[in-house]
Amino acid sequence: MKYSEAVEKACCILALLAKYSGVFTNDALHQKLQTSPSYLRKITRKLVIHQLISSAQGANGGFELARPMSKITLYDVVDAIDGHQAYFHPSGLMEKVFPDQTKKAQLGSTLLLQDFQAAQAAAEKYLKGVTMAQLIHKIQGVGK
Amino acid sequence: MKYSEAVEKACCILALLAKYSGVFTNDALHQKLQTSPSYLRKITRKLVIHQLISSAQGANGGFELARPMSKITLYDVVDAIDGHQAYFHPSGLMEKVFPDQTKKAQLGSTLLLQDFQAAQAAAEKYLKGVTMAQLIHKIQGVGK
DNA sequence: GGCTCGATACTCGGATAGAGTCTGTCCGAGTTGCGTAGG
DNA sequence: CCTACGCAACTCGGACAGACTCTATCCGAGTATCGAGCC
Repeated sequence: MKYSEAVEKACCILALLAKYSGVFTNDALHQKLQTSPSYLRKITRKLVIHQLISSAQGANGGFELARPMSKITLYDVVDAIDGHQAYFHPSGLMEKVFPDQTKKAQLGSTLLLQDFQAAQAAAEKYLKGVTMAQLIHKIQGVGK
Repeated sequence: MKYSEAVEKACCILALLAKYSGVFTNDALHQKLQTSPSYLRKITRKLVIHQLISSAQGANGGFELARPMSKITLYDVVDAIDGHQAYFHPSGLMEKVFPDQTKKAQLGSTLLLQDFQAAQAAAEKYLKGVTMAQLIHKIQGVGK
């Protein structure tokens, strides 16, 4: 139960784009972050699909922030990389525990799911409340 | 980013033990839940290690609830199965974004970690608030 | 009758596959910008 | 001078391989209970 390491890479990519507020080619990102360019491309592509960054093809192309960092939350990044799937996928096994009453059984799985969904919602609510801009601002503020 | 399916199985095992409030052998659990006995044993062992259930060896042995269901939360189950690891493992990549100031860089990774830890804490706080007894009670209450 | 030994049933613990996912690599296709050559 | 072509740089998109985790299986070792046999 942990987030993909690509989430951290994605945060750093966004931070980098925000810091220099310009167009970065995939190779430039690679040189800055010292990460494999091939895998970097996979991550940037996901960010492009979810419209956190925009890409320009051809010469002088590259990646750019699609919207200001104040409009990008940590949840957006996780969602783009991990694909906002449910933490818990019930298989209906609880029906086997209460085989006598189908209604009970179905609600058994459902109730279990509801609680896990609520827990997931609590975590995501927090992540939705943190913007990348806040994060960068906190980092920048320390050095001064 | 999802919990192991073993979490659901563990919940069902506990529910089964609570419903009949007796000693269940591994084979009995297998017959009730229609799950592979081999894998079931791996799950029960984790539950034994974390003292959610107790095991008795030899003849007439088996598994039993180690403490009442009102003292077992969903978090306990997740913790026993998943091993309470952190959702987010920073690799210090943020240092590459702010290479000019080491202090900034270190805090970059730290701040990111803090936010994810807070999100995780929010989810776990919820799971800690739900006891298995509440869950079973809700299921039982529906059928009546 | 009491003690001991062995058989039985069960858990314990680890070794071992198979499947699926995550991480990382590679290559061909498509697109844009620029420079150059031809009219 | 203007247009058209071709080259170069870059992204797009998917195919592919390696590593790791999750799921699942199997087997030998250890242990408690019970019963039978022996003193």
